[in-house]
Amino acid sequence: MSQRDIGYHRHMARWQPDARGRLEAAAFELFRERGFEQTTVADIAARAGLDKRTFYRLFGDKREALFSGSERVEEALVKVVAETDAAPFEAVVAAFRQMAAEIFADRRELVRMRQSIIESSPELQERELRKTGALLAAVTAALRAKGFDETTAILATESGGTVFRVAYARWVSPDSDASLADLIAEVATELSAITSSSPGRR
Amino acid sequence: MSQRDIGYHRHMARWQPDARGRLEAAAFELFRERGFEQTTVADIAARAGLDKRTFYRLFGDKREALFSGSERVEEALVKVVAETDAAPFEAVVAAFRQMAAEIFADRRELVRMRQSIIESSPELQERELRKTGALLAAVTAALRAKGFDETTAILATESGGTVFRVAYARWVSPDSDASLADLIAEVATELSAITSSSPGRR
DNA sequence: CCGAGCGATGTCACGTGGCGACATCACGAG
DNA sequence: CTCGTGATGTCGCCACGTGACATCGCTCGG
Repeated sequence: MSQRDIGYHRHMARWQPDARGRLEAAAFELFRERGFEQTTVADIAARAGLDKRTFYRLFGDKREALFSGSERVEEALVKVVAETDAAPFEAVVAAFRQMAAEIFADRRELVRMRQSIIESSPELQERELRKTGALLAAVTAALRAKGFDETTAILATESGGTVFRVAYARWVSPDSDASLADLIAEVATELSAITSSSPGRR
Repeated sequence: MSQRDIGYHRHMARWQPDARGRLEAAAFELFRERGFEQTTVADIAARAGLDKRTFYRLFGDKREALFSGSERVEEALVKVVAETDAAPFEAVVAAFRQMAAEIFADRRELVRMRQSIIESSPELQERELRKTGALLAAVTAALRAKGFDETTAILATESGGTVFRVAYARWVSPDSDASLADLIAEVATELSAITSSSPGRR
């Protein structure tokens, strides 16, 4: 048939290439069409020409099909933090700006669709929190590896994460056209202003 | 019989009082004995002398049995934020300190047990993240109601939340005996130091 | 004193998530 | 050609979570 130089399939579709990618794509489509909860794992597998069981061999979870980019994000973040020799908070902010430019910048519309899926399901929101938590833990570890003490590393990481989340929310919102990196820089200075006031107890 | 002025039960146990509390207690015990995933909802209900279906009428979820205190925490937090007239970040920190004194102070051992359960299960960790997220959203709303703009409210809230999480982690750790309120104050000043540095780009 | 109404519970059945065990297929090496 | 290997399909299972319906025991009006 008109199959390229890729896998083989006779009766149905056995050993087509990139099963993972096809499942991710199928999941993404179905989540948008019917919503996350209305989509069955069997549905996803069927659209990808595979079986439910195969899905679970490639993803730990139904939710995981939506969160496959996180390894790359983590790598990018850790790389910058490890290579930058600035104060911890500044290093984390720089890492987020760099990562935003590398990975998010030219996928704005895709990211918006993905985010709208996530916001439609509490289960997916939970999973996103867990994923970003893991990301931040990796950043904290990278900071610790540079000699900073635990508390400093955590506080810098969490603050940087807060900055990113706020900037990201703005960037994703439909009425924004600034670049994510710029938004991050803006929010970072706003944060500094807020947390550095005098002991103003009345 | 020797039943007090409380409910009735004939064949088994129909209409005993405080079904919710009994289910929470049963869940807590079983999670400690067998672990969260090894415990079945039917097990919990059985230990409480109830049926699986009743559990689901009182809790949305198997996980929810562990997270029932959050309404009280939210109330306490919002109350202080609404009544305090300090800068936003300081107000949030004050709210956490007050809440810690009111609710956590005299339950340290209980909190430690609960936390060890949560840390043993990714599912429970996800749920905890979601719960604290909801808490923080309420605090943000309270700040907004006082006239602060959205970004300021979010940044102050998230920063306060970060401070609390770090202080809480220290307080729960077995080798600490300082009060939670004091730890929060300490961490808050550490955070101010970290996020307020000069634009130190090399 | 009794029957109607009611609220909390139990019972049953079902779809789905997720997983272990085993069968099956296509390939590549010998 | 045969055999092994890795990716897949098939089957069966248990637990989660929910809708529909039955039941219990109280409370209140008659």
